[in-house]
Amino acid sequence: MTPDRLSVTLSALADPTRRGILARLATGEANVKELAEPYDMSLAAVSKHLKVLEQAGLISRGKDAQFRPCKLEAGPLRDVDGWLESYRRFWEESLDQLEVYLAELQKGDPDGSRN
Amino acid sequence: MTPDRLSVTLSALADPTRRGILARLATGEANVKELAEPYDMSLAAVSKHLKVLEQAGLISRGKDAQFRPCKLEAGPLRDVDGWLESYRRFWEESLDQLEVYLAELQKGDPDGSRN
DNA sequence: GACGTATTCAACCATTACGTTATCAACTCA
DNA sequence: TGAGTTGATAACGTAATGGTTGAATACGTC
Repeated sequence: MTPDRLSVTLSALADPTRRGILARLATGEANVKELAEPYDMSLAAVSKHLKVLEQAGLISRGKDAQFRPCKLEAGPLRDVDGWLESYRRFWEESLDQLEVYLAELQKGDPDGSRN
Repeated sequence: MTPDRLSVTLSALADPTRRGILARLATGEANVKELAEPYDMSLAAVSKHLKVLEQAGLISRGKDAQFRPCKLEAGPLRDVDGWLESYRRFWEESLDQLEVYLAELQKGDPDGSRN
């Protein structure tokens, strides 16, 4: 079965090398050799990571002589953000709870019995 | 090498069954059999998915007789949201660009030559 | 054309992921 | 105690992942 877009995006992101590459690309375009420089692995391995990122739509690649400049494409990240949206309340809620608690403390009502 | 937390979280999320389970748990606690019901796979398979989610800290499990109620834990999701933060500008920026473009269109300046 | 640089591809290997079935363990209740 | 239910574990097959090395391709330059 062909996996859904979100699964493809998330599994592309579930690798620290690939996230590192994206972080580097967030500062501007770069070619394969530049992207590979920080990593202790072969160029071929980095090339494979780039292929994964490209197939997930997280990067696009241009062509400049024998260089293949890579560019960040944020679309799939926005999709992840959209998916997260439905869960955001879970941690925002508990933050609110904490705020309420702290406010009560400050009022000298540590058991939060009001409400 | 033991993988970093964020990688563990993202690869746990990179499976539609597991995301489906989280979506179900967003509506309240449920036991394993209930969680397995929508899926065309063995209970053992679902049990494995739950183990992955638990090890990623995305769910916790209680104990009630022979039932093992599962509960959503949003902490790791908040971490993902935090990671996304550094990239948010990429799609918010391009949305701004679009807004500028549309505004120019409305003013009868389709080539956006002002600026 | 030959050389150097950048990048990909092919073949291979080890490990992990995801499903199966069969078995085991814990608990409830008649 | 014994049966039924819930859930986890073990052993297994198969496919995917992430790395390697070595050869191939594409381009610019001497």
